[in-house]
Amino acid sequence: MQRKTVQREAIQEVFRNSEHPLRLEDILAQGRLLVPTLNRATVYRNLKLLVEIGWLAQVQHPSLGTIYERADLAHHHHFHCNSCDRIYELPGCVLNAAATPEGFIVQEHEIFLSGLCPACVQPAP
Amino acid sequence: MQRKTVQREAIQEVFRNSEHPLRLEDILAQGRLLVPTLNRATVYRNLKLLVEIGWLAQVQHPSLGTIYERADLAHHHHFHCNSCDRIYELPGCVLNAAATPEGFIVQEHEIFLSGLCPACVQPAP
DNA sequence: GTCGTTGCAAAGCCTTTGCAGGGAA
DNA sequence: TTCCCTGCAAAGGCTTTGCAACGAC
Repeated sequence: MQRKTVQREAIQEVFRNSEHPLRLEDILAQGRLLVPTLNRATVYRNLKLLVEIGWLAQVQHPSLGTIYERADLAHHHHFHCNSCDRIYELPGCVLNAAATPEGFIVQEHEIFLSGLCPACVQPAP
Repeated sequence: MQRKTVQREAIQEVFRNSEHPLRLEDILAQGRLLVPTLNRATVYRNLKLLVEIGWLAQVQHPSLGTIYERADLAHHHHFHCNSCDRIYELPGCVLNAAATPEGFIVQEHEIFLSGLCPACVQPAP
């Protein structure tokens, strides 16, 4: 059976406090604020476990590499701002299901958008 | 200036003969049929060069890792069949531009679909 | 006391890089 | 002859794994 450890608690706390998907380095850095001895391998092992039990989702982002986020989020996709480098989670889905080719059955899909976010479109104040 | 080498010729030939995006191992294996001494590092260097001059496009696929394809293809996306593992290039675009969130300017996008291809949907003959 | 977990170090992939020899122009 | 390119080997990221000590239950 699975045991409760301060390390795993810390990692989960990091995700509870985050609005954005996180990369390993972010999780490690923020986790160490809670558990200073937190080890990289421990984080990897716990991320894997949390993904397996369905608490986290692992996403392979084309420009950011592997990112992790809470699995209980509503369906959404990621927008990467080319200017400020932030990742936004866009609610809903921009997939045009009606335009998917005939004969194919789509079971999963992944959409990544990048460009400029509203903050970066505005002229500097 | 850039010189003509049998290695680079071979790599390009592999792409000319291929209908699908290729992974490094595929390129290496097929390239070695043409130039048996072809080295992995050479392939990496030439892929990088061919991407830089715009002859190839490099795509980060969520489940297949890095794949390469001719850059002169019309806009399309990739469909990965979960049953036969083939990669299809779907012409056109299933992005619903009208549904992209207000205020964001989309400059690039990447869409990956996976599921069952027509061949795998048909009952076995 | 048991056995899941951790930290550390080593090892595994994939990709890049340094270097000396080789070949295109 | 010049100097770009190749093959080889070493090194660099990121991630996984073996192992002994630790600690939750």
